[in-house]
Amino acid sequence: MQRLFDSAVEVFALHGYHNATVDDIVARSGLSRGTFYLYFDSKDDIVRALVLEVADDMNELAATLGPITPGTEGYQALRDWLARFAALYRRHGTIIRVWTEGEVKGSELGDLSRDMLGGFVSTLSARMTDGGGTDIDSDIAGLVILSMIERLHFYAVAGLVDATEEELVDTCAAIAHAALFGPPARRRPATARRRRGRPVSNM
Amino acid sequence: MQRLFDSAVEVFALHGYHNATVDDIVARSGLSRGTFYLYFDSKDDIVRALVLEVADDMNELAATLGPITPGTEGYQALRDWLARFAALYRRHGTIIRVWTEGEVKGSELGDLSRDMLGGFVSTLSARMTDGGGTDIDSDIAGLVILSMIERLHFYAVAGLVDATEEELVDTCAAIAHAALFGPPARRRPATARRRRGRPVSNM
Amino acid sequence: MQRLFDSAVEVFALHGYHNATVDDIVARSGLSRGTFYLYFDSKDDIVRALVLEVADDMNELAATLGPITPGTEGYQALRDWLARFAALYRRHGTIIRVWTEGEVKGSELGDLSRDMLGGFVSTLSARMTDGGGTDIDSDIAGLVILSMIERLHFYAVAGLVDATEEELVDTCAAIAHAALFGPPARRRPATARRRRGRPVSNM
Amino acid sequence: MQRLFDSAVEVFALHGYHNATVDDIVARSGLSRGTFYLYFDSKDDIVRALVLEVADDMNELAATLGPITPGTEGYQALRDWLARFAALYRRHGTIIRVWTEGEVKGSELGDLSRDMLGGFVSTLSARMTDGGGTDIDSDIAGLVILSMIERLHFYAVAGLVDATEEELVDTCAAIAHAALFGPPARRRPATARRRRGRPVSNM
DNA sequence: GATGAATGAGAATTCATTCAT
DNA sequence: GATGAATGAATTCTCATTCAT
Repeated sequence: MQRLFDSAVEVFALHGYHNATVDDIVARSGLSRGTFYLYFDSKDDIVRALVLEVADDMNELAATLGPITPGTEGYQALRDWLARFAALYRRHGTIIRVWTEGEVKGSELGDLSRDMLGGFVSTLSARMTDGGGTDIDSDIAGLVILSMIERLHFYAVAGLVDATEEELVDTCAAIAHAALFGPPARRRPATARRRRGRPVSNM
Repeated sequence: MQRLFDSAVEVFALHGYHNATVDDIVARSGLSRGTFYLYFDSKDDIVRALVLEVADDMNELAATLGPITPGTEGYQALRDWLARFAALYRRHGTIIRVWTEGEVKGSELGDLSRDMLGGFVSTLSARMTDGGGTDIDSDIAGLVILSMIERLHFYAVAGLVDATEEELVDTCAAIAHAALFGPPARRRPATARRRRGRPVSNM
Repeated sequence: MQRLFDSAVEVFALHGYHNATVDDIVARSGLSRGTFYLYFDSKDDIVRALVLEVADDMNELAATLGPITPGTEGYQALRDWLARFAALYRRHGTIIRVWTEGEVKGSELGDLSRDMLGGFVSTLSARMTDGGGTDIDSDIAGLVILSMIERLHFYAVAGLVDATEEELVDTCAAIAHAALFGPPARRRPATARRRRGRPVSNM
Repeated sequence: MQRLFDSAVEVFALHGYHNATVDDIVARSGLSRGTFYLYFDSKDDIVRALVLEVADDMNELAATLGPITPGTEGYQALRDWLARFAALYRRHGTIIRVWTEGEVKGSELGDLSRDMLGGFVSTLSARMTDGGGTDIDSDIAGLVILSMIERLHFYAVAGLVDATEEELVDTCAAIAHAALFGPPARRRPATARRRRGRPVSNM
């Protein structure tokens, strides 16, 4: 069953959720079609399961974000958290995208995942105002953070952005922190031209 | 043919690109299946055409963004531009999402649309540094703007964010401007709890 | 209308009757779909017209075949007639094949063309026995002649046989004459390895 | 899968390759559309498979033809071989015709089947000269034999020739043998008017 | 627990034919 | 006489799902 989960994640990452077929999944898992339906009611069902799992991980992660404070250590804390987010995205990006897009036919998924997304975003937002840096509407602020890093990673994986993962994380942190407390007096930009680390990839 | 374009946009918005069928499109247009294939080679072909059209509009719009400067008028200029972006997104959100996701089977679209996306993002990025507000890597900065407003509107349309379009635009402008020049001394937040204008919808 | 006939012949030769579309024909003719149906009731109708025309030509040709006699002049007469047959086939091979295959849906064609084919074959057969060379059943003998030269040309056009038209005609004549009167004492074979004339083609 | 093969052969014989539909095949087989595509990629694919199978049979058969010698026993050997050919044609005529016509859309078939046809014809040709009866160009001679019996049976099946299978085989053998060694002194023709055996049919 | 042959509803696509202008 | 936009029935093909073994 774990083999089916793993294969599904890989296949979704490879072809996208909509283009992936049950056949692709079972072929990669080495199991049979029949076995797939032994564990899952439908194609949607396995996505649902994957999404809930990932949403759990995401919410757990959200809970570890403390109030975002001004100054270097505030910046660093934010950056570290974003790095953990990035790691999660790198492994589960496709599912996260299915989750955030919500374009699955069976609408139950839509509702449940929507709720979890709302929870995640609220947690994020709360931490942003907790630090006193802004009075921007919290839900929207949380969404902005989510969107920023989610999309950035998506484009990085797609090859549109030529940056290492560290660079992406630095940039996200810089932008978010600057939005709350203003740009630093004279910080060297995180994203120099030459790549210094491992490039972003989800495979 | 315009009728087919219009119907396609509506159907894609309604069901999403992947769940929409050629039958849905022709049924809504009042034309026949045969007529559809008179003008388009395939389902993918009409998306390709729509994406290119929208990408053109987007690039045209990008060209109208001046350098982003500090102070109230800089903020206002940015805000106005984002409002125009938002209007475009409201009408063509689904297509824009197909464009940015690039999950269409025929891969030609992928390459061409990827290039246009790159151009769009570059233009955006250039304007951000032109105003002197940042030395953040430009490509990434442009993507952040795109992602922020695209996602925000997506979630608004999906009903996850309870905000009017003006509120969304204000928030985006505030975050982007603050990221470049720091938060304003004491600006009243644009996005109070109660909605005051027309809620966001693309239908 | 002649333009439509010509285009049809060309298109049928190019794609074969079954794969040819009305669109192909009108595109090549420079006329419109509507005009096609002004002159012909259906796709089958134009084939029917073409077949009848060609069948007429073939029967006319059959009538010019005299009794096949032994000796050199008998051989020469047969050879000349086969050369005329070959010329006809070169121009109308595709239609002749449609005619002889009779695989057109509307069965009327089948019946009419079948009758004409019967007439053609009978004429041929009669000439073979007239010369006194055989008492082989006439209908079958006529068919053999028809098949021999028709197929040989077909394969030549298809590139399976590497021979000039003269070589094909010589070989057909030699085989047919030998079948009736026995092989010549010592005739040099008609089909040496090197090609000496224009290769067979129907375009 | 064998059921699909069988049904396909029957349907092709009944309607001809071009007019046969996948639905016809599955309806006759008692299986479903889906099952068809489980075993074959397309309609063309099953023809390809059938053609290759039949071409194999044909080449195997070709290998059993010994040198054609003069005299009664030479004639008899040829006649026996042609009878086996005829039996094969009776079962697989439609496929053989598809094979020799080569009018299938997917062009791969064209090349492969062309090669096999070439091999078949060469074998045939070699046997004709081996017996010393002729110095006619071998490839052409082989084609003539193939064409003769193929067409004769085709017309017999189509009802154009009123002859039993034995009569057809006798006539073919007589013509071919006479072409090589001259007509017999006084042989009673095999094909009298009244039919004495089972008429030709492929159903 | 596991299999994989079989299914069939549904989607995409083709093309001969019509008809208002 | 001529057009070509529009049609829709017929066909190919896909894939999630079932079920007997």
